[in-house]
Amino acid sequence: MGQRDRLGGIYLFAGLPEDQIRDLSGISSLRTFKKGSLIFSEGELATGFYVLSRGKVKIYKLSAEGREFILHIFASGEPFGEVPVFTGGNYPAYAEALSDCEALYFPRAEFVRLISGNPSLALNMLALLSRRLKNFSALLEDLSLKEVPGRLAAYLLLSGKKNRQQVELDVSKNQLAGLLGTIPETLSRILTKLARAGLIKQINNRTLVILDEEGLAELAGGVRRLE
Amino acid sequence: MGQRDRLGGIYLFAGLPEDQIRDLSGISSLRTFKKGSLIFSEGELATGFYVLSRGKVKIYKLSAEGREFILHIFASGEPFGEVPVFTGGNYPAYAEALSDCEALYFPRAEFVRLISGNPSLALNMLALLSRRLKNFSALLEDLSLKEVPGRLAAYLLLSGKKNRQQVELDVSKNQLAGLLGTIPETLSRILTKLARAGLIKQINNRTLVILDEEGLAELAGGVRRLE
DNA sequence: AAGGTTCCTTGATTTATATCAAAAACAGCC
DNA sequence: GGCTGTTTTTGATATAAATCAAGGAACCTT
Repeated sequence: MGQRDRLGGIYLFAGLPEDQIRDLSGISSLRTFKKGSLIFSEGELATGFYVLSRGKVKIYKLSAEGREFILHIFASGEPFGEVPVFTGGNYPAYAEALSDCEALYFPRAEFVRLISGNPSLALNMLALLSRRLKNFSALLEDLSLKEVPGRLAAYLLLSGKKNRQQVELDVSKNQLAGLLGTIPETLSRILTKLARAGLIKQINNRTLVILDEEGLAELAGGVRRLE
Repeated sequence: MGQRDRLGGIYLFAGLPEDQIRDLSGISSLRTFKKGSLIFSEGELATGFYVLSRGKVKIYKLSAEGREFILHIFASGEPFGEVPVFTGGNYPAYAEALSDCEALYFPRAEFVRLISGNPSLALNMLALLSRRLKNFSALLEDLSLKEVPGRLAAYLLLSGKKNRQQVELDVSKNQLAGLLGTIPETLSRILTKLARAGLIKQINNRTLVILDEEGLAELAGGVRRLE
């Protein structure tokens, strides 16, 4: 499969005419990353951004003591590392391949040139950044106003929406802890509490079943508390 | 002063040719808000965004129990409420006037039309949203990986940069607590500790002096801890 | 299937911060 | 300049979550 074909299903490029897809394809190049490899580091000078075409990528920050907080986990079709394209300067976080990955790389200068002559692309990019901002405000809200059980409940409800109550975690519990702004021990304890309260049932390390959607929603909304 | 004149010093409109400034002026209207009044609510349908020309505005979220977390405090010249312009839908947070305010209002549809025919404006907007994202990642990092003293130290250093060690808080300590993701009591205690440790000296409710910039930086970086 | 490695869970303890309550300091205002 | 309401501070206590430590389960490799 060539670059051209990879551009088809990407939200950022939706609705663009054929010739502009061709231009985009022309400036991009394919890069591959082995599972566990670092794609870029916080503070590193950014010369372009990526659109993931295969695999999963984790965007995260590190504390002074080495604890990590995961800002986002991206799946196929999603752009990442786009912030410094428009602010200039450095990547604001780390990016690591969670599995073997394949991504299209767009060099900054060329992409900005394309976007300047292309209002639809600009609007798509504006929509993308706005959605990210909305996401981040929700995350900030959760972190500062909810406790861990609430955040976990919200996450489970979101993941359960698709597969009717059966939740297949798309990250390890260790990763999930980082995503919820806590540590594995705490996550484990709270999952046990949720199970004891009859809200969920743990099947194995990666799957669980939602038994009481109502109850989880109350937890997520801060109406109810555990125990 | 007319709308035209108000558009001059605004970063979002920097570098735009005269005729486009005229267009922007043409679609905007001036709105005023009394201190303490609500400009928009979370979840409210957004029909446009604002550029603040006088006063201060607080953007915040509310928890189920009524605790508030301040995402941002905007001063004159800064746009706010722009996220739903591009995602469609609702404002993701509350906006309240912290003082008597004056703001230019830009209706969504007209603004999107202008931006479509105007690459420079689009790029300025992209830069603005990207800067916001960068900001939010830093905030998320602080909230999940630093404790309150570290966040406070970082805030003080930032505020002190301008006025050489003399920090004139631009918000009340109550607001500052909300901005740091904590509550007034905790903030007060930590300020006292900072003073006892010889890092700062409190002058009055709104001003303090930084005595040991090094020490604050160590706190902010997570190298040092209080007590 | 055995071994090793990673991942997950459980327990005991500590710590940072929230909560509740009340006093003290400050700021605006007639 | 003294009064009133708001903001800030201080104290005692409660609690969520981190830390330290270790045991168990799951997973992968050869």
